Parts: sequence; C-alpha cells; structure tokens
Amino acid sequence: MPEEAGHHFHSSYRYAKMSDSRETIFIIDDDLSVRRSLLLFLSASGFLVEAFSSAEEYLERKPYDENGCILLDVNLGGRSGLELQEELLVQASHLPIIFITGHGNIPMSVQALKKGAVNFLEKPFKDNELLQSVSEALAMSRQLKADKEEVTAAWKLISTLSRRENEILKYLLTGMLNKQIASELHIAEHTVKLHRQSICEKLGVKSVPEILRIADKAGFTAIQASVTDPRQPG
Amino acid sequence: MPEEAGHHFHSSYRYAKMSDSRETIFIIDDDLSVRRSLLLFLSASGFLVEAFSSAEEYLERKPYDENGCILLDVNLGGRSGLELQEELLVQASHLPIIFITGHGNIPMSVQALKKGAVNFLEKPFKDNELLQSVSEALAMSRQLKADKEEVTAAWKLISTLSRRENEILKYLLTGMLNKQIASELHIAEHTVKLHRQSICEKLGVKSVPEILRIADKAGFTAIQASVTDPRQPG
DNA sequence: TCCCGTATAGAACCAAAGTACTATAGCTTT
DNA sequence: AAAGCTATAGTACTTTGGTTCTATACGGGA
Repeated sequence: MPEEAGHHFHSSYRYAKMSDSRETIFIIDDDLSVRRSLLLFLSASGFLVEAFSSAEEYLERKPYDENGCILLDVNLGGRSGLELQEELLVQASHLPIIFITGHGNIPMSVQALKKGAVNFLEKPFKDNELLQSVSEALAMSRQLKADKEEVTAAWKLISTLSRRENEILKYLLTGMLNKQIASELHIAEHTVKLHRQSICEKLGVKSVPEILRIADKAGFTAIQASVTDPRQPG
Repeated sequence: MPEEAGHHFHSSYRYAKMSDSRETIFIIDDDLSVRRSLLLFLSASGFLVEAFSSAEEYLERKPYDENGCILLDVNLGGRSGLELQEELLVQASHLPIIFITGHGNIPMSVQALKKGAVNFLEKPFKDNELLQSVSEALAMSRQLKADKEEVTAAWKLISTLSRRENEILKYLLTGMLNKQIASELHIAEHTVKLHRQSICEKLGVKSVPEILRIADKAGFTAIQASVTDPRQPG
C-alpha cells in the first residue's frame, strides 16, 4: 500500500515492522539527499520513518495519533521549520521536534528551544547525537501522549454532566455542605443530593476525593459563583 | 553600608530606592566595562542592580530571597556561566537567568535554554531586547516565588502532622470511609475520626476537599498501603 | 515526678450524606 | 403523542461523619 506510505516519489517511506506500540520518526527536509540518508540511517536503527520535503506536505498527511517525533529542517521552502513548529503548537501536536540545520544561528535556536524543541542540531552532527535526541524525544512523546489521554478521558467524563450537575460540581469541589449549596442555588437540599448522586454515577466514582481527582485532571477549576438564576417560578 | 552593597571595588552597587516589593537584577560578568554599562543602564531604567565579576563572587553573596533575575555571562573566569546555572538549579534558586555572551555558539544556547534560561543574548544586543527579557524574567521570578511559597506553606502544615495522622491522611485522600480505614489499620473507627479531626485542626480546614488541596500543593501523594503494623497489643 | 503530646477506645448524640420511592414540569427526540 | 432526559421536591430511613466526655497507656521534657 504505497497509498498510506507517502505522497511523492521518494519523499515518504514506511518501514515494514508493525509492532503494536509503533513509534514513527517524521523527517521534514527539503534536501533529498539529507532525507534519504536520515531515512536509511534511522530505518537501519530500527525505527519507523516517514519523510517529507516541506512543511505543507507534512501537514497534508493524515493525522498521526501514535507516539513519535519530528526531525525538522529550519530552512524549508514555503513555511519555515520554525513556522511549522508554531503551527503544530496550536494544533496541540504531541510530537516533540528535533531541529536540524545547516545554517542556523543563536536566535533561531533560542526561539526553537523556547517553544519546546528537544534539540537544535547543526549539520554535520554525529549519529550518536541524533540517536540520543531521538530517544529523548520519543520518551517525551510517550509522556505527553499519556498525559493528554488522561486529560481527554477526564474531560469526556466531565462533559457528560448536565449544566446543573456541572454547577453543583463547582460547589462540591470547594467542600461546601449540601445544605449550603442548596441555599446558595435556592433549591432544596434534597435536589443537591440527587445531582451529587448522578455526578458520582456519571463519573463512575463513589467519593468526593475521587471526583476531585477527575476534575483536577480535566483542568476543571472551582470557579466562583455568580450564576444568572432565573428562579422564582410562578 | 557598602558592606551589604558589594565585595570589590566597583563590582557591586545597590540602587537607593527601597520599595517593599523590591526586585534586584544581578549582573555577573568578568568584564568591568560591561558590568558598568549594564549597571548604569539598568539603574537608570529604575531597577535595583548588583554586579559581580565571577560565579564564585555571586555564590558568596548572602542568600537573596526576593524576586529578581540574573544577567549571566557565559564566559567567566573560574566557573563558567553554564556551570553556575547548573549549580543554581540544584540550589533551587528562583532567579531566572538571562545569558549574555560575546562568543557564544548554538550548543551553548541550546544547553542554556534546555536548563531553563529565559534568553541567550549575543553582544551587542539592543536595549529593548534586554529590557524585554528582563521583564519576562522578573515575571517568571514572581511566578516561581509565589509557587514555591505555596508549596512551602502547604508543607509546613503537613509536617505538623504526627506519624499516625500522616498515615490516616494517605487513606483519606483516596476517599476511603472511616470504617474502611479503621479495619485496614486494625484500629477502631472512632480513633480514625479523632485523627481525622486533629488533621483538620492542624491544617486549619474543615472539609476533605480542602485537605486534598493542601496535600496536592505540598506534593503529598496518596501512597498505597503496606504498613508494618506492630499491632496486636497485650 | 508531673505534665504534655500521641495513640488508643467506648458511649452517646446530632448533623450530614446516601438511598429509595414517588411525583411534577419543561424540553427534546422519536 | 409518547418516550426520555433534566431539574425540581417531599417523605422516610440507614449509614457515615462530627463532636463531646471519659479513660488508658506510652514516651519525652520541665
């Protein structure tokens, strides 16, 4: 299936090994000989590799959800490597970037590192330097992905809550009593208990500390009150 | 009091303004003319400034606990700037570092940035570049210090707990019932309640979520059980 | 030696949380 | 129109948590 493998002649390649925990190294460099040698070297080192000749070509690739990292040339036709980095940041990509450059300078490396690059290698670099950075990047990728999945899972749970349950949750996290929450929201204490119960059910837990843990993972912050309450029914 | 101000002729200087929220910029550079011009410029810009001619001289200074940042030359006699950075890292200094160099290279800047430097400026740099970085560094310092103080405060509270209370706390954080904790530790439920009570008193809170928040801030992790319990009294 | 902090425990009581069953009302989806 | 989710509320009961009082026992410090 060369269709999955890549877009252009010689620009993309998928190594045959298909383990379940596959990790791919993406090479983005406009120099064919660089692409080819990196591809050969990293493939020979046992990695899955795909190569692209431009930022745009990489961005057109179908989303990659496994672990991996990116070897990115700073100087590319079209979008530069640094521009691609920013693009990927806003896309919340979990693929760490190792920059590679022939004609880099300090401001470039500073910008790259400040935005989270794993390394900024000058050509020519030693094989070991590359492998070291790749290994670091892959480790980071695993961590990032695991973290992201935790957050996502927590958010999925939280997002099943109804508006009112969400409301109650905020108060629960502060440690307020049912009675207090009830008077705050002008509803019966009993109603709070019911919401509380359905919160526990939806989140699949039984205790307040467990709720807190999920809310924390999801980045759910106990906001202050101030709700427009169209209560006072007729 | 020149004794507080500095160590050597012309190497240190304390600007006169003494606001309560003072923030000092520490200059560490072995070139007297650089020290002098930075000092004059930053003082004129309204900052408190101290200058040192070597890493060692800075390390001998009495500990500085306020906010601030460090302008650090990479090439110093004795310990290099990068070495000082590592030293300060292990000392958990909360002063962000802005590197300054005349003869830097990319690997240096990469190392500096990876270890958390705010910037890596090449001489000559524009005044604005410096001020921009200083402002960023000071903001970071405030954040770091505030975070550190939160953690410290939380830890002080946690450390007032007795061994047994600490034990109980671990279980509380998991959301276990008093009854369950009691049977786990082979003590009466009532005893758990008492410990729980004294935990709340010592931490100055009234609810489990509040306890959780303090424990979280302090980095207190709910560890698994497996306690050597020399129970079964006679 | 006496006092204090720590850890333990029982008895008793009130407050709060959890649960069950019933019930109404608004809104959406089928 | 019927079914389903959401939000609301009442009544009633059980379990858990919080508090007070009393009490024993061990170890350290004044």
